[in-house]
Amino acid sequence: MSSLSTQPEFSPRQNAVLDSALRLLVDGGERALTTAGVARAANCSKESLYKWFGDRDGILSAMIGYQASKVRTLEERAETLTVDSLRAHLVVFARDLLDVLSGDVSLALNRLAIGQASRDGSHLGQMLQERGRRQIGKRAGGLLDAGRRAGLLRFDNGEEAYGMLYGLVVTDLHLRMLLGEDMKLTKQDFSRRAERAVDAFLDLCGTKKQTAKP
Amino acid sequence: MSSLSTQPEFSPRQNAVLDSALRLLVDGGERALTTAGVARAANCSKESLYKWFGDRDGILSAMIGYQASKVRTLEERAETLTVDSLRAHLVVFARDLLDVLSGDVSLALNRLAIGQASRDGSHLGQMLQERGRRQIGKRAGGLLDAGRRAGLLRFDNGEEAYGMLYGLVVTDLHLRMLLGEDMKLTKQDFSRRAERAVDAFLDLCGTKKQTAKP
DNA sequence: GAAGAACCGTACCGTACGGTACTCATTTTG
DNA sequence: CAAAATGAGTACCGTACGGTACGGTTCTTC
Repeated sequence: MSSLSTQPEFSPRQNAVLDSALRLLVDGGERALTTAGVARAANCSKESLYKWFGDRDGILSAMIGYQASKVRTLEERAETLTVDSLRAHLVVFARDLLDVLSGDVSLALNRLAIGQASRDGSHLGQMLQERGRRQIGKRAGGLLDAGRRAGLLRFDNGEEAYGMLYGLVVTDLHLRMLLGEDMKLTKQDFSRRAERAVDAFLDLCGTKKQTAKP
Repeated sequence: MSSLSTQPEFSPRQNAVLDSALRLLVDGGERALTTAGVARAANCSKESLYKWFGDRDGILSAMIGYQASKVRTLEERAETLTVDSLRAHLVVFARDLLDVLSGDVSLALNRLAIGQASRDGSHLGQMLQERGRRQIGKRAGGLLDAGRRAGLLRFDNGEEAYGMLYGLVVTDLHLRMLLGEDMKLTKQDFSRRAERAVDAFLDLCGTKKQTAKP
């Protein structure tokens, strides 16, 4: 149905408009994201907005697609894994995951998509799921598979193992951030949180006893 | 600041109005929750709505408070815990947690509060957090503490242990449901999911080896 | 049973937004 | 250079919503 990787995306000018729109959304929430506001912030006319994106929903979809295209996940290179390097990679992944989920733009877009979820044909949630989680989940899946191939991890279902890791890392932090809870204190704790979550995950799915924890 | 347990709540008539409003919210999302719509659905006048609840935000707050008052968590009675009865209690708790989070009203209210999170003085998220999670977290905390006192669980920080349990049970299910993903299939799997999550949690924090898993 | 409060239904007002139409300047194209 | 296209800026329209005011009806209270 969709043209997938070869979709034409948008022109630089249109991307600049989408940047303005994202900025507007981050600063003021969905209520601030009016067509007139986007036009004013981007120094373009409303007519151009409708010509380029069709309607307001088209702008929202384009914003999600544009943002997703900006945060492409870097592919890990294959490497000979040891117990400690696997743990290190997992900690980096967990840390990155927390950073992504707590980012301004990510939170704003998730709030936007969630707000539209109860509408009829709102593919925004699906888009966000497809182009956000699926990407980062693929990165984790690769890492976990590599760990299993190296005999360092043991699990039946890769999806389930990833779910364990995700749950241990994120718990209910994402929801609390989406609800607007102040995370200034918690953010300083992300590294420790990532380490402890990975340690727990290795307790569950690791085959070798890791070096003693403090 | 707040009057806590002895707050006057609302009259039966007003609760009926709030029920209609919740119904409206569940069916049509926030856009359907207009003052005129609530008045029509509840067979009351807009003037009464403003008299009772102040303004639209007052209606939203009242809806959250009312819903929270309906799902009061039942207090577990103290009991001599064994390995198996602790596991059984934890599985029931996990199952209940999944059922609550996947409920229509819960999802609708969470979407509502998340949508308002980017507003200035939106205490809705805080309310939902305070009267929702805190309640169910207290139930889990009691259970975990009892398990520790019985020598069946080992953990330093109760909050952190609860976080582990929550993460293993819920993973990213809540977010996916909030984004509108179809959960017909997943819901049939809640019991198995609860069991496997509790087993993993006991692997992490349990002191005794549980009976063999299939 | 009369006085008064509570309340329903509706009409009304101001505002804000989505979307369209139009004018004029700038750029592109033959 | 002329013609065509592109796009900014603005004005405009219809609609929908939050909030208020008012007339009429039912319920309470003495």
